Amino acid sequence: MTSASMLEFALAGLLKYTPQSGYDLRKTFATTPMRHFSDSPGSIYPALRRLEQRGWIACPTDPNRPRDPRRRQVFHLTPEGENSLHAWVSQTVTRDDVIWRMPELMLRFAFMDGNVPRATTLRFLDQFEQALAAYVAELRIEFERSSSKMPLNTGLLAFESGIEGMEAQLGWARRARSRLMEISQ
Amino acid sequence: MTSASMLEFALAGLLKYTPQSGYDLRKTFATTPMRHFSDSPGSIYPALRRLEQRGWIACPTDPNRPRDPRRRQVFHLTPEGENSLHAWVSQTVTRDDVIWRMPELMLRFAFMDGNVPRATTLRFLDQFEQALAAYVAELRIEFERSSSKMPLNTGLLAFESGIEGMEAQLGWARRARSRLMEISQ
DNA sequence: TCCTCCATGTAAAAGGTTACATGATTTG
DNA sequence: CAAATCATGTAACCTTTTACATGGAGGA
Repeated sequence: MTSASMLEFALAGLLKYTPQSGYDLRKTFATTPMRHFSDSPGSIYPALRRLEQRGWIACPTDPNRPRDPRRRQVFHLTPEGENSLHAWVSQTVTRDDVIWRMPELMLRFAFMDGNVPRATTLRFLDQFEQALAAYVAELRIEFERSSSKMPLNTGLLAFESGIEGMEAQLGWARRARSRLMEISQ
Repeated sequence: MTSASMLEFALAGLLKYTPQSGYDLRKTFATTPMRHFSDSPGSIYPALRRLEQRGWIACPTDPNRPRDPRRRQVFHLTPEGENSLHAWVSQTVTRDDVIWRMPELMLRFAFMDGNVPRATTLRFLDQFEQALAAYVAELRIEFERSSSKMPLNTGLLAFESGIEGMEAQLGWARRARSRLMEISQ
């Protein structure tokens, strides 16, 4: 159950660390490793308004003056937004997640520090490894069966690329876990 | 310039190899390595109708009887659809492609056999390697700069996972190229 | 003053998701 | 004949993309 879009969670997660304006967030998307998010105003400003209506973020306003849409509006995450973010990153990692929502999983992992205790992060990596290893094993079998039935072609190679990508993720998860365990207190 | 959605190209590409019905295509999405496409009727049947209206696919119909929507409709790719598919897979691989459209690149590659000569496939891999290697090099620099500025955290680790995924893709591309060169007479 | 950047907004169009609906065909 | 499966369809809703619009602030 996804209660909000990836973009909305990305915005909430960034606001958790630093209260900032929509324009600042757009610059983050345009110039950092988060650049695979679109920085178009047509996606970000409506998303911020949805988050505000849902009570996840807020913008301190002088109650005497109505808000000027031509002025910079700095948003911060509300306690309610923090709860939602917490619940989202803490979800169990499922097989469906690793098949259909890998980018979302990585976003959840990226936002764990500062939101959940180290134990939750390690549990995430455990579940991630398990689900991914099981799925990769299935894919390997499927791949062997396919490649024994037909000569090498680009379809098979593309399939293999997907498998190798997942195997790389799996190796990363194992290394990440041992590194985090080293530095946890 | 994407003239059609990934789903539409996926359908066209499958119909190029085997004329089949919407239901067959749904089963393919549900049970093969292409399972990251949704097999929901609400996406596939409207997509097939769009392709038909565009003249990319057609369904042989008895002109005397109107089409019964309760009967199996077998579609095939038209010459026009073949041209579009050909043009799509043959596009130059850009930096933006490797940043924002990696899954689409892999789909294009998967559909090359039977649609374009081997030389086009090898050119694709060359461009892919070049664009990806350049981008990964940038990311590595960004990563080193970031990790020297802050202690290890899940955000950094997620960043590293993305880089390692791309490095895996890069290794795959090099191996794929040499394997294809071996077997192209 | 003019230009550039800051900063937010809106509207139309398109696509996908979810849920529901319908009838035909096959199998036990 | 009943149940499962085959096969297609539709409608509401939501998000994103694209393109355009608006006005303020600061520097040359």
